[in-house]
Amino acid sequence: MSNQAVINKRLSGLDEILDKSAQLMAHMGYHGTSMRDLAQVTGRSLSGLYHYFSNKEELLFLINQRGFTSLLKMSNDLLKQDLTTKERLSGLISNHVSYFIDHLSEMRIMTSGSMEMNEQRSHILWKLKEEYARLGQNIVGNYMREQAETDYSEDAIIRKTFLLYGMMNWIFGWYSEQEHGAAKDVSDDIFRTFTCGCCSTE
Amino acid sequence: MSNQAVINKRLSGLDEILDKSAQLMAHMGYHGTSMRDLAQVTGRSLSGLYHYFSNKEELLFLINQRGFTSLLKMSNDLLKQDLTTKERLSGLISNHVSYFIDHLSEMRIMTSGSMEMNEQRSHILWKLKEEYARLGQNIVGNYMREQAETDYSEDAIIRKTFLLYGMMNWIFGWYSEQEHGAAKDVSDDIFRTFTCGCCSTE
DNA sequence: TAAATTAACGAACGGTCGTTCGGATAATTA
DNA sequence: TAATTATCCGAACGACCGTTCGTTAATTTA
Repeated sequence: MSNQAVINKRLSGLDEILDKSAQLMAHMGYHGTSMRDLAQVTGRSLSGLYHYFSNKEELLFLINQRGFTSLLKMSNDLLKQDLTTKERLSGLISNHVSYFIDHLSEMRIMTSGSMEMNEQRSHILWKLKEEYARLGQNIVGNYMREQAETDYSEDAIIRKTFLLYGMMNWIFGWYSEQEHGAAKDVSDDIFRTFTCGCCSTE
Repeated sequence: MSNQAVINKRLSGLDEILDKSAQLMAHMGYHGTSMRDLAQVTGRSLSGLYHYFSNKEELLFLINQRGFTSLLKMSNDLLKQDLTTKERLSGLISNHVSYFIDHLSEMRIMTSGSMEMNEQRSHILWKLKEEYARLGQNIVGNYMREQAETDYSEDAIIRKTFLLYGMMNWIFGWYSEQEHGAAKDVSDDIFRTFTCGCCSTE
């Protein structure tokens, strides 16, 4: 097996652990999920898990890091395309909502803070989150300044961006595919509501 | 001391415990907060806590029940007043946001689900939540149907209401009074954004 | 004041927690 | 094939968990 394949195999094993752990932790909470629980759902022994990470806290970190890195990559790819401001905003929302709905468990963990982590790890996550937040704020700010003749303060734009992310991040509190439609329906609804208000049909 | 005073004293003791427990649990999570931690922050002994509730799960239940009951009472009071549909929506948002900002820790717990509770208790909370949700859906539905000539499906209104509550319930993820203004500024922003879109100055 | 109730406590219980260790097995490399 | 490395495991460690018990102090009631 080639070197890359080894790495892939390893990452594949880790990825599977991260997925299943996130699913359990999303239901039971970080402290409410024991290493023995995780060993069971991943089909491994308790001590065998420590081959993939050095302790439980690092597992939580890896789940967060992987998620935010994916979100960031998607959004950076979006910025590379030649799009209008409106299309950028629409794309940002669509990306975020799709990823959210496809990774409900991970996102539940990612949106519940990182109080349990040491300073270095939470700093790394904080930087990722901030980069992602700033990216969103820029897109929202460009859209708002382009649409309206009035100028907006930086604070106003930041707060408005938080409102947008609130609509998206609250999804885990209610969404089910059969009841509330496909991801595209939800992201369209959010885009219309955010740009034109709740009664818009545009 | 009168009977009522006794009850007040007792409730006062319990209320203080619920407040301080909610504050700690909001930071550390339910499982991440030990009864010994709670004993310390409430200035009581470990075993002394069990005078006020029979176990840790009931404490979590009481925090949730008290919160949702307060929210429901506020909103029911609102419906008793003679207001326009628009004023009702504005009042609903204002009430929710004010309570949220004044009780950030409790709301963080209340919005993080009730997976840890037994069937009977979580059913009681589920009923409270549903009553509060339906109340919001009615107000939002009335507003939307009144504003637009087109008709909206029940599902569309429900989803739109979730978007509104998303903007409000995400507050704990970012709000600080010094950075983001008073509660009234936030609720005004949410009302305008929800009714007329992000660029509205209404 | 006597009785009754409320509020509070220290000590201890069995159980579960995260983590470690030494060694086994499987896969890859030289 | 031999050496090396990646996976994986059972057993055990001390620490901490939620809860219970018997008892005492404080407060209210009769």
